[in-house]
Amino acid sequence: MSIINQLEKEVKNLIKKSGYEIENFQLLPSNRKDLGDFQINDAMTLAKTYKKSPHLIAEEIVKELSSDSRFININIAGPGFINLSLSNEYLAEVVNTINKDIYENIDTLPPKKVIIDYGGANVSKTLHVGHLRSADIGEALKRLAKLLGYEVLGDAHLGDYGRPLGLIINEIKTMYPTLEYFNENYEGNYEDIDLPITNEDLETIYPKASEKAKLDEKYLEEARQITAKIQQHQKGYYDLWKKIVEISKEDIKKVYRDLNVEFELWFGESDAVEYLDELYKIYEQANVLKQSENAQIIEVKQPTDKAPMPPLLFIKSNGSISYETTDLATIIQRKKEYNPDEIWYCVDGRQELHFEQVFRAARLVKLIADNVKLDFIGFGTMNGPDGKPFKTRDGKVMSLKKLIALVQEATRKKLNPSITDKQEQEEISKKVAIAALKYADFLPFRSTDFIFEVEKFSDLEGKTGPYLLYSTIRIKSLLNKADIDYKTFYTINSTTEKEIILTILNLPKVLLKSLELKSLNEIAEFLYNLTALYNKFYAENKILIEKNQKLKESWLILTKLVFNTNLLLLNVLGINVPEKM
RNA sequence: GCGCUCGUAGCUCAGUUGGAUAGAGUGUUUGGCUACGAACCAAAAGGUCAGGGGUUCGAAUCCCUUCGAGCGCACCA
Repeated sequence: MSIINQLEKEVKNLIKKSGYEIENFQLLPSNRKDLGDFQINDAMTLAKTYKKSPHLIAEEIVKELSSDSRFININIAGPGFINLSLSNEYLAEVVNTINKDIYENIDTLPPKKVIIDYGGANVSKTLHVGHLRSADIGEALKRLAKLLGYEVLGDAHLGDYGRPLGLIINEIKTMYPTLEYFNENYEGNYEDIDLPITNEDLETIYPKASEKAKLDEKYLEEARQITAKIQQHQKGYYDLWKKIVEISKEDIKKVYRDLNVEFELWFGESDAVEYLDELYKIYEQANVLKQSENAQIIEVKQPTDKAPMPPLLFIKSNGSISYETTDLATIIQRKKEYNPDEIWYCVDGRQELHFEQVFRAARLVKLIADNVKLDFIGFGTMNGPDGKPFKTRDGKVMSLKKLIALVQEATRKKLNPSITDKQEQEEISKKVAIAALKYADFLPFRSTDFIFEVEKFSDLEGKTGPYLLYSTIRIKSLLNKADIDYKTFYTINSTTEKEIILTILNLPKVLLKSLELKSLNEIAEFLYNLTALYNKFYAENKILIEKNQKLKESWLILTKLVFNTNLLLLNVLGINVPEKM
């Protein structure tokens, strides 16, 4: 159990001893640092239940707290705020404890198996800026959950099965009508066909096909037919589809690798196909499928609904299925193959209604046990300066590769001149650029829509990823130059040091809250606060030339503690720290 | 139309299971590198928390209402 957690328990007991019971007691960092390190606000609430003056209650609590020598400067302010500080001797002890093992400063949770679905890349389309958030947030949530004791599997859940594929293949058919894939009499092996399509081509083919379909109803209808053919495994079309998926997947993997995003599972929507028959039988036997406008639907309305709840479209009028149905089949797949305790869907908030329908339809027939939690983790949209989803100047959606390259232009210029090797420059500037992007992505609360401008990232100072990297690298460099052994933290010498320790002490609560809310903004904030405090300390003191050996040793211990904490948290956020920059 | 989310400093955002004096970055102004990496540090200015009403000892936070914005509302995924 972490130190702060232990302290809370003990304070709670002392309060109980004074005659008062508090549920969910929290030792909150004070927002009046002049009055104490921590504040206890409960006397005012207790006053109501116990019908006593809050000040009197506070006095009784303070009396009990005074019996513990770790608590100093205990005082009552205003209507009944209790403030208290921790003694320097105790805080020094805290530093030594955490320094021995940084995991002492983390509270873990009872184990659970979670599948987190945070990919959503579409194989026919290049990854664009909209994919950044699910990749960043999903990966970080996964790492956070693992750190706190869960077993977590990330699934890329590729969009490899819908109309876009039909569109792309229709366009390829228009470009190369004589390809053997389209020859119904072809008897040979499709593996032998030399497909003249590269990944770069795919990036232009889809937008072209999509445009054409908007203007040309016949073209769109052909694409619909082709989509249905793929779903019915018609030879030729099905084989070409597989080939396209393969080409596209390679590229997607490369971008995810750059982003430090690693999926345990690389399933796509199409992998749920083998469960479709079973799915259909379940719903048919439950007698919940209804015919409507030539399609088969499932009603998911509930009497308590305030808003209209459209039915779930199970099978479309042309016989093909939509992603509601593959999402349902995927639930069966996940249950059978992994049997998770929870499934998290980390996707754009605009899909909330869709997932509400899917979850309801799943519950309707108990597709998965009731105690398995299905959790929609929606996030806000990254908008451009116009308040609409972020695009390039010509109105197109900006690709993720392009975005990374743009930021990298800025980070490359600022590299330390001592880095002369071209390849090293390339690697480091990319890492820094990605840190800038990811960190900026984590700062707002998960569900907030936020405005993103590339120009902002040509400035890499202040509360940014590069600031964290730069500072952490500088700390490492200092530690490397330390010429003495440092084992013990002796004493606190300044308020800055004390603030650093108090900040670190609060880490376990930040981690737990972040997982509870499934948002990384507090961890991002914590990293900045800790780093900024350390940088202040760094500017105030000249550590390496300090003559007082005990002081120097204490400072180095504190430095190492900050360094290790930063590394741990940057790793949770999926941000790599280069050796230099 | 119905529903969801939201409106906080010039800009971008924190803070919303009710707590003390509403924070950060950026931008503006100013100071600091011949000792550990200045992508750094220090300081100043900047607010009717969209408007109005209510609940409460206490409201940016909860309730009502007006105005404004974004998103969603079965055959795209």
